Amino acid sequence: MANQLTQLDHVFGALSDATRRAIVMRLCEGETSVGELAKPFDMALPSLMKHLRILEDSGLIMSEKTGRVRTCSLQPKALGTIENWAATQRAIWQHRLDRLEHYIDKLKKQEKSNARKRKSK
Amino acid sequence: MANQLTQLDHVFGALSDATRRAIVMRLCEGETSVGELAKPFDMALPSLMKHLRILEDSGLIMSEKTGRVRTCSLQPKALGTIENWAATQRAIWQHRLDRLEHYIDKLKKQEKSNARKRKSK
DNA sequence: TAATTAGTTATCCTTTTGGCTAACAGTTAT
DNA sequence: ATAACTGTTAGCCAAAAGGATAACTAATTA
Repeated sequence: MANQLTQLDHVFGALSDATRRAIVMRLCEGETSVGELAKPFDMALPSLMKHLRILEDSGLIMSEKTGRVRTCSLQPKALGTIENWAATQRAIWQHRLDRLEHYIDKLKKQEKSNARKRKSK
Repeated sequence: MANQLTQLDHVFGALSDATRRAIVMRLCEGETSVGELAKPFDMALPSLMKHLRILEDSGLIMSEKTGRVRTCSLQPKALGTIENWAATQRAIWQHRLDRLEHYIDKLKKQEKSNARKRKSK
């Protein structure tokens, strides 16, 4: 596959998994330790750790270890990345629709003026 | 893995691939045939078809076949799905920050009033 | 210092993903 | 009627994803 993944790939990829979205949603409410984060999931710790790693690589979360406990927190800038992307695409699409509408309007006006011409003939 | 995937899973999953994002971006500019859509990609047609299938299953695009050509178009509502999700998470996070700020403010005021008390002692 | 806690690393296994080629089917042009 | 065009199906394959267990390290607590 593509070897050079973009930031967007990472972020979208990270969020394509329900477990990881749940982690992000949890972290929206405040920072937490790895163990605390793991509790709601029916999953072995190392498996959850993988998800954390993926989330951290994507830039969606960050973490810091003090003593033996690692505290994870949200990096909300990355959420902005995808919001921006989606909004941009919609904007382009909207713009296209507007042009289309404008074009159809023009056609309608021509139709009307043609009708007048026909009447006055 | 999880057997019951949500709409969000599908949409995020669909967009986690650069090829599929490129297809979506292309379709933002207007509807196109499968062949036309395939041209820019260095990829066999059947491979591209798989991507189209995934995008269509996710609800991001739709398509209709007339004669021998299938025309694909964007279903922008699905883009809204992810915008909404990201915006919601950010809102929750923002709200949490606001509470935190409010709390810190309160602490500062207490600190001041304590300072006054200490002076007047 | 011994036991417990919190996280980490290494390895393995199964399913899914993303790509390919070859063969087929329906439509349109010659 | 044939040939060319536009998708589509089927089947193959390698690599990546998501999960598990076992064994280990470092920090606390008893």
